[in-house]
Amino acid sequence: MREKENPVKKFIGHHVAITANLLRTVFAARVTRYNDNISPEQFAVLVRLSISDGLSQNVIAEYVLKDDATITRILDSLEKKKLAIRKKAPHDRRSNLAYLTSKGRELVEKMLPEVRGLNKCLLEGIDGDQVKVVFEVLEKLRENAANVIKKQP
Amino acid sequence: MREKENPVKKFIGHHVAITANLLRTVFAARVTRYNDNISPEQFAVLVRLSISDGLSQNVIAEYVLKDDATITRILDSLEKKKLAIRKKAPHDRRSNLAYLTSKGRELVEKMLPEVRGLNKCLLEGIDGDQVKVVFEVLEKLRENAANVIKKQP
DNA sequence: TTCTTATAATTGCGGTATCAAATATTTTGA
DNA sequence: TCAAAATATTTGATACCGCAATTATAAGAA
Repeated sequence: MREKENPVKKFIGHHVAITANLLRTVFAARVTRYNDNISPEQFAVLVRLSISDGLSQNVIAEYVLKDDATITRILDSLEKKKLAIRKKAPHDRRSNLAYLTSKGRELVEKMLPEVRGLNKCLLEGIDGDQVKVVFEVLEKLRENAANVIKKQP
Repeated sequence: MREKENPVKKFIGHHVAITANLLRTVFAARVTRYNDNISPEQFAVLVRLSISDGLSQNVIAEYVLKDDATITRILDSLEKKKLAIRKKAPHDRRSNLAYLTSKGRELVEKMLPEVRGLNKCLLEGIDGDQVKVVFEVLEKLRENAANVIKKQP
């Protein structure tokens, strides 16, 4: 007897979501636990700061596509771990500029090869062209999502 | 001057994660707020139960690829909203069997077309073959992720 | 049969997510 | 100039995630 089909399994959002959760778990198992409990989100911020320092929080938020409030909390964590610091912006006292500490910079350098290695493991057996398609489709999905939100607020 | 490249942008996990967040937000904006505050995760459980009832929580967990603890909480929410109920399994009193209420069943029927519509909007302008590739790659990613976790616990 | 091990569910913890409200500080414009 | 609108950040609320520890029950082994 054929199993009754599950409509949820046809929804792209469902697949993206469960995959995201699983990848987060893998990151935790392979990277987080060996690196000062750095979550993938914290890592993304650290890497961004390692490219260039002294960014205000809303710039970071826009860059990593997260809410301002989320950046506040991620920066709280990073500051508590002495990996980053906030300084009041001199010309605009509403704004904080975030900097990497040397400890933070070292950690990024240590983690980058590990994360690259993990990424490689995850892509094993997947064709490069297909990966490219995935990147494109995900971007298009985000574009469509933004439009849907804009149109019906 | 060319911008310094950001290694994080090359990691598939990052793209999947930010896309998942955005899709979740769209679901909230278009579906959740009009339907008893049903999250996509709650919806997945409701739909699964609408296919067949009387499942124990660990079976549901395995099916929707989530932790048992997460299912406990999702079922708490659904019970509070009178959309599902738990009954003690007669032959094994450790186990709960979850059932849909008629209210839950009606809600699923109402929501399904809406979610299908949203899914269609999100896929607008994306080639069907490409979508197929994405489904395959995401599945392969989950497979690889499971292997990574298994090998290095 | 009883001691040990395995299983199902729950709870607590720390982390992330969004939204909305509050605060502080510019910036604009009448 | 000075009130009003805009901007940057923070905080509180609520929901989600997985892991680890706990509780209750069942199953297996000596």
